[in-house]
Amino acid sequence: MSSSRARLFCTLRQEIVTDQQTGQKIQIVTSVDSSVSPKQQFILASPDGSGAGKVILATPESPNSKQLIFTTENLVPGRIQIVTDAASVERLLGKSEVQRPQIIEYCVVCGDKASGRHYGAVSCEGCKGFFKRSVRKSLTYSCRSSQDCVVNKHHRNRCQFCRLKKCLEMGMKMESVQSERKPFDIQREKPSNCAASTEKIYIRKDLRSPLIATPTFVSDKDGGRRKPVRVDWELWQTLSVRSPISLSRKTMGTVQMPNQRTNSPVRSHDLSTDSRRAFDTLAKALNASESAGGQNQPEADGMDPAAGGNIHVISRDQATPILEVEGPLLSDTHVTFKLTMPSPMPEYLNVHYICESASRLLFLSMHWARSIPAFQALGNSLSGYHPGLSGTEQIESFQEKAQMELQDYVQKTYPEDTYR
Amino acid sequence: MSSSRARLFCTLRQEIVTDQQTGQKIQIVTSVDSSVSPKQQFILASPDGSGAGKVILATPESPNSKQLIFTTENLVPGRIQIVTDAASVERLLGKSEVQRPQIIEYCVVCGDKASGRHYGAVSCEGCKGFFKRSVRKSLTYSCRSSQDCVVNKHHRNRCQFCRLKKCLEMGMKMESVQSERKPFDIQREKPSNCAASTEKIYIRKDLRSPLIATPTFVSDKDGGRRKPVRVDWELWQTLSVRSPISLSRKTMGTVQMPNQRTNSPVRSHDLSTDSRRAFDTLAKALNASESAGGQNQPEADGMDPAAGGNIHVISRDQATPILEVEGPLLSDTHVTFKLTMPSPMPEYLNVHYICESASRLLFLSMHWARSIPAFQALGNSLSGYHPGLSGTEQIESFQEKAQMELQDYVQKTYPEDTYR
DNA sequence: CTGGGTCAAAGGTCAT
DNA sequence: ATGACCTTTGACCCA
Ligand SMILES: [Zn+2]
Ligand SMILES: [Zn+2]
Ligand SMILES: [Zn+2]
Ligand SMILES: [Zn+2]
Repeated sequence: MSSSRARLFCTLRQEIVTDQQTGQKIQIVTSVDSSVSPKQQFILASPDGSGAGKVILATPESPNSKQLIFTTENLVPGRIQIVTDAASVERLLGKSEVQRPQIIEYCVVCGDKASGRHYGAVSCEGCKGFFKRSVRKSLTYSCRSSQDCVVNKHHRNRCQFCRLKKCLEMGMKMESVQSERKPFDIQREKPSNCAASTEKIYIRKDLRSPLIATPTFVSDKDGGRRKPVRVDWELWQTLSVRSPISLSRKTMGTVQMPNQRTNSPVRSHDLSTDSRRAFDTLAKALNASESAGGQNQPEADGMDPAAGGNIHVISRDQATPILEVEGPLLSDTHVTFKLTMPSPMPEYLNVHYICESASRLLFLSMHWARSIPAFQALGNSLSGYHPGLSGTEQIESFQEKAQMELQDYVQKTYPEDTYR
Repeated sequence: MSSSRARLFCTLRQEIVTDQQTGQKIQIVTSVDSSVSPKQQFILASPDGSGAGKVILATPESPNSKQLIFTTENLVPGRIQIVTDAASVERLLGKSEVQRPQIIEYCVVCGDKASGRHYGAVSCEGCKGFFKRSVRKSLTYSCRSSQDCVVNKHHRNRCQFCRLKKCLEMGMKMESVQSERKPFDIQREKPSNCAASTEKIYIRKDLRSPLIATPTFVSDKDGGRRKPVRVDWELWQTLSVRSPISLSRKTMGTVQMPNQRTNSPVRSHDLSTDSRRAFDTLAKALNASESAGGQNQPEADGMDPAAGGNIHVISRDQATPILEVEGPLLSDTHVTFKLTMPSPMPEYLNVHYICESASRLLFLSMHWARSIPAFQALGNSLSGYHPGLSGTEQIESFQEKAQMELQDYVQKTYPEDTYR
């Protein structure tokens, strides 16, 4: 024990440890009497007065946890050792008459404190619940990275795919997850095979999914009230369209919001993030080609370029209709093209996959459109931002047609819409 | 007991205490009969009528708590004694077996209807979101007044500093704010001191922030794997550029999508909402200036003061390179201009600030460019989309040069990018 | 002891 | 940037 250089408000014991990385010495101050207040404040300062800062030791509700609030500036992570495990705390507190009163197990998935063995693996409450929800609802996740994300206590919510993957790897059994125990609900059956607005649509496919062993169609939350709709996968996979949808927003709208609930004032409320982002991108690309057309278009109609980034069109409710899309625009051309569907294939048809597919379809459409003479005439200006140099007439003609159809479509689809 | 100066609606007892700090006398009004309504209202006023305000005594669900809602403005914390202990409450209540039709709780920060307990304090959605954003991004605010601004439902957005201060005062805990759950996990490390796409850059600046206690560099997500990059603030602040980058849409596009993943069919997958909206806004602003058709006004141009505050131009992926931009284009002209950096200065250099700064830089650049004869000659058709009407030769020449340089720059900066 | 369920409070989105 | 509105998480409880 060294001489106390810190001014403290409470009786305390001190201990000095050395940080292994920096070699810096750290005083560990332990308040002996903690029954006075749930919050104890210490003022720690160097002899010269620099680095003074207030440290608050708080005792939250839970008996086994402590909080340290540092008001010191310039705290760099790694400079401070924070002791959180029960044994060390107990030892520091001086109440350790028993060295190992309890055996602490840790979650094999994330390393958090385990609450026992769940579904075949020693795990925490979080991973237990996560695994249960995932299996119950047959949720399919995707990893934005290389499927090797770190799964620990603090990062376990960053990548659901990798968390579920690790759950399975560490021995959690899907069979151990029982089915819901609330069967006696109202059995309001949907009349047709049409998905309700909030239903999720799944398809078995991706063999690499962590949930490959999942039954094809698992009833969702409401105890079977919602029934996933089967989708003909082959139709999806060998998708081949003639006269694909037009590239105007018009068609996109068609693909996207068929089951629009007319009573909903918020149009894109059901949109998933992916679809939004995908169509943002698409909209931007379309804007580029449109805006290339230029000034001679009286009222660039509803295609406000500035709004392009925020346009959402697709509805989560829709899966198959996209296959039936046939745009009247450019229908006089007979070009056929093959669409490569995104990979990896999800086990269940999810919104992500739909949006990705739709995105590709539209981009392919754009590519296809470029083979049209009128588009070719646009030249470099197609991708935007450059004043057209030639072929003005063709461009204008084409765009005029596209815009008219677009307006027509929009008004037909959203008659109640007063925006624009 | 003094004579009652307050007009009250209920029979009551009164008591006078003196605030120890201000010396001001406080009347404690106790409602004798509280069985009428769970909400009791009092009108308290000075003899001269000043300082009148309504006080509502509410009884929430929890048996041991009471709420006092003050509709008076300019209430300073510390002026009011709040009685919360069970004994007092019970005495105040008498025996209220009265039903509570509604459980209404109010935000301890602003008094708006609370949506529950958030980060340790009963608060509304607004204060919840505000606190989360502030802590997550380590945002720093400053108060234009004496750091005692009124924070209520209607004025809470007037002073972010005082709002955050009150959030902390009322018990919101920064530790309760978790880290982001879905960051883009692109781990492509930039070789130089250039920030990676998902990194955040902070600078310490405003010492008056309520968040001053925050460690300088909070290890954001990966536990320190990503290291924030220090930026020379002086460089930023006294930023002075010669021959800034060109402003054509092409350039904008380049700035936008540098880190394009070529394998993704969805083009703007990496674009943040900010950048997308930013460019939309910028595009709109540019369009506006064009359509305004100020032919002989090279000065009025795109420097719309109102638009200046909202325009963000740089992509989140792009941080420092813009500072290094030195286009040889127009290098034959020797115009120097000073850039006024946005205010208030954030404690940590964040994306918003960078965007704002970049926006100003670009707008200033445009302003500067307009002083060039070649630009003036362009007139309305300057920023594009329209087939040239006049001065075609100059335009083409200029644009050709600009494009070549732009491509060169882009390829130099993002050699791995195959897009375009 | 480990299944199941619950719901406060985290998270997130996105029109404004 | 804000905040209304929605989903997911996990601590806690029951059987
Ligand atoms: Zn775990
Ligand atoms: Zn992952
Ligand atoms: Zn509030
Ligand atoms: Zn203020």
